[in-house]
Amino acid sequence: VPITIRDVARVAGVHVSTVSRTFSAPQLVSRATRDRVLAVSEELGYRPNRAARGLITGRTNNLGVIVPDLANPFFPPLIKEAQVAARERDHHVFIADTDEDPVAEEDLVRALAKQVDGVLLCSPRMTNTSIERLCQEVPIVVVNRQARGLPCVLMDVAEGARLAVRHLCELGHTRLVLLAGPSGSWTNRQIRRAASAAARAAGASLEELGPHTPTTASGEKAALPVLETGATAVLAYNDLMAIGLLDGLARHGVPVPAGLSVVGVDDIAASAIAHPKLTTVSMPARAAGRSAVDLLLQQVHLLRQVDADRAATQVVLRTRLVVRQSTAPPPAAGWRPEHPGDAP
Amino acid sequence: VPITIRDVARVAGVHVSTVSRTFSAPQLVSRATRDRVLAVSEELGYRPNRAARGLITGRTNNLGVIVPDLANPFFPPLIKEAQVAARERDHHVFIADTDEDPVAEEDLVRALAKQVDGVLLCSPRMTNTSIERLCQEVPIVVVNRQARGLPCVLMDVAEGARLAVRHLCELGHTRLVLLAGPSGSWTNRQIRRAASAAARAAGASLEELGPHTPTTASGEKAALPVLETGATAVLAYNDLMAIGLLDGLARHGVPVPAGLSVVGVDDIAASAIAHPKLTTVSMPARAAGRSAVDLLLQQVHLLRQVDADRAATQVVLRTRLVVRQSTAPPPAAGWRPEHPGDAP
DNA sequence: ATGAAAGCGCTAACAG
DNA sequence: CTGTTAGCGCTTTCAT
Repeated sequence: VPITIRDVARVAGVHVSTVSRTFSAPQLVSRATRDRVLAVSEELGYRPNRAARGLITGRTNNLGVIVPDLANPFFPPLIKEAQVAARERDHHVFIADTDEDPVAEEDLVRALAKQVDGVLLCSPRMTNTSIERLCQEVPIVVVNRQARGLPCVLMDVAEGARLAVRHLCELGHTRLVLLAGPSGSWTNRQIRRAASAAARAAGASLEELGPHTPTTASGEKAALPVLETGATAVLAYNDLMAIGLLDGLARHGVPVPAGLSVVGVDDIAASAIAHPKLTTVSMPARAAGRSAVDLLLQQVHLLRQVDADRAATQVVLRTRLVVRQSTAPPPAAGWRPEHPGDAP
Repeated sequence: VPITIRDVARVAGVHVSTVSRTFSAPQLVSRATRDRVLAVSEELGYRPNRAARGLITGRTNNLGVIVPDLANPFFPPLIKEAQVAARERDHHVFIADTDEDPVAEEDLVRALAKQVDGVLLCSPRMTNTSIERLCQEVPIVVVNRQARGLPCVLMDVAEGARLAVRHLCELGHTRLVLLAGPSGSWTNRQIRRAASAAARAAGASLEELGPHTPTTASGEKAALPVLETGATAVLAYNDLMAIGLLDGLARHGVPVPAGLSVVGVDDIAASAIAHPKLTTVSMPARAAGRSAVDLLLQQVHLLRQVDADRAATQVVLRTRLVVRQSTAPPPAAGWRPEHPGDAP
């Protein structure tokens, strides 16, 4: 039996609107009545129904976060930080995973839309037209992509890719391969562009393999194709693929970094305990989660106030290269893995 | 400008209740009007407001899932499967992470309670009294814990622990150590009880170290204490700790499995690519997610029907031991790591 | 400072 | 089959 505002009012001997005020505008009610109402509420176990409140105020104090794959360890830290940022501003966060399905995604956002004040969208694969449809129904902030006019949080992965390629070239590598991620991904495009420019500038070649789904499985399967290119260093779209590649290379008897250098992108927790520990471009996922919430809440409030302009609409976060143990100078000329392809 | 049922009614030239019926009981409206209403809705971009509907029906068609730590890779597969199971039954899933804070947790559930039809609670650390308070406000299914009368989904980790210990003893180990997890955890209690019984039965000793927070960091820090026990095999509360331990042991120059055998619990994805690949008790996380949703939906519907009895109230899922490369016979008697504690 | 009344978007009897 | 009438739990004018 859910207790409503009316039960409280009756027991406390006041009108419902007084009870309402006690919770949503306490300064408008006298200390005496307020205390009484609070006491009764406590005693009865009254909990305001946020949905009902939202119906009338138009605000739910909930935020939605949409990710393509919860099982990708890149997202949880971002989500968690978004959650604490939201909580600091008295908002709750509903997370939803789209299972990499851009179609389900649009419906999901819509289903969420009416129950949240805004949506934080991490969805590299959703089409721009989908997003433009959606942002008419609910305030949206996108992460790591750009859509016309939409506020976004970007991580400067181009800079990271540049640093990675430069690092590799300084070690003496001249033949690089890029293990590409999903073709629609903004991050993938950034990496590709920056990496090939940096390679060109350093006089190195950069061959591209892909696209791939960004999982350890694709990384592992890519081991042989990578070896066949004859390159001495690999830049992978993300750490998951890089770690899978490490595994595949080990299976083929190729030592990393002695036989081949590998660098990833993201700096997920697993990278620091991979074998060898992975050199990678560190992405500020937590900062991104927090910035995205800031931007989103800013948007939400602008709808209520009327000064819609002069609001940050794009935040770009710095990335950096974390050099660990998966990169080294290329093997001496003529070196070849002893028995490439020997193992299962 | 949100389109309401009233806008549609006006344009379609029908009464609001007809529009309402078109969406919630289509068979009650003639094909002709239904088509017209649908067309107008489409044209206007009308989206039913689920919150408003929920206010009156008492059902939101949303489910909540609460986990202590999204960044623990054990949970995402469970959540994802829960999500697809829910979606098959026309429900959406809101996920929330409590950041291992049992206090925030109770409030979180309450905040969620009014916006969902039921909550799937994975919270080893919440107190039973909290849970008993909560389950009066919203239907709850708990995972991997037992609370009086509450439906639950359990994974038979006791059986897994038994198999693990037996495996170790058959390899010849006689001195085992249990790297315990959080003290309040049901899973931890199950493992402890089953492991020590199995050890006793096999004539082996089992020393316990802990409690620990279930992270790679605690696993890593536990390396030295583990070595100091003089045991030859370790059973860790979960894979995260086991993998951390692997890392700590490597730092101390102790080879696994030659110098020490390690087995984990959970069988997270990382275990299959750890070095060495981890022997572990495989937990049916996905099955648990699905079963939990089944149970929850069953609960929810029982509230509406009156035959509240004869409903499964406890599902126990089988676990199994996955033997990989982190277990082997103990080192020859008298063997000691050459320079324990040498590395940083 | 408090009460009265209207209404958020929608559904659920009940008529017709 | 469709319209009428209430009202879900709450906030918000507007009076008083």
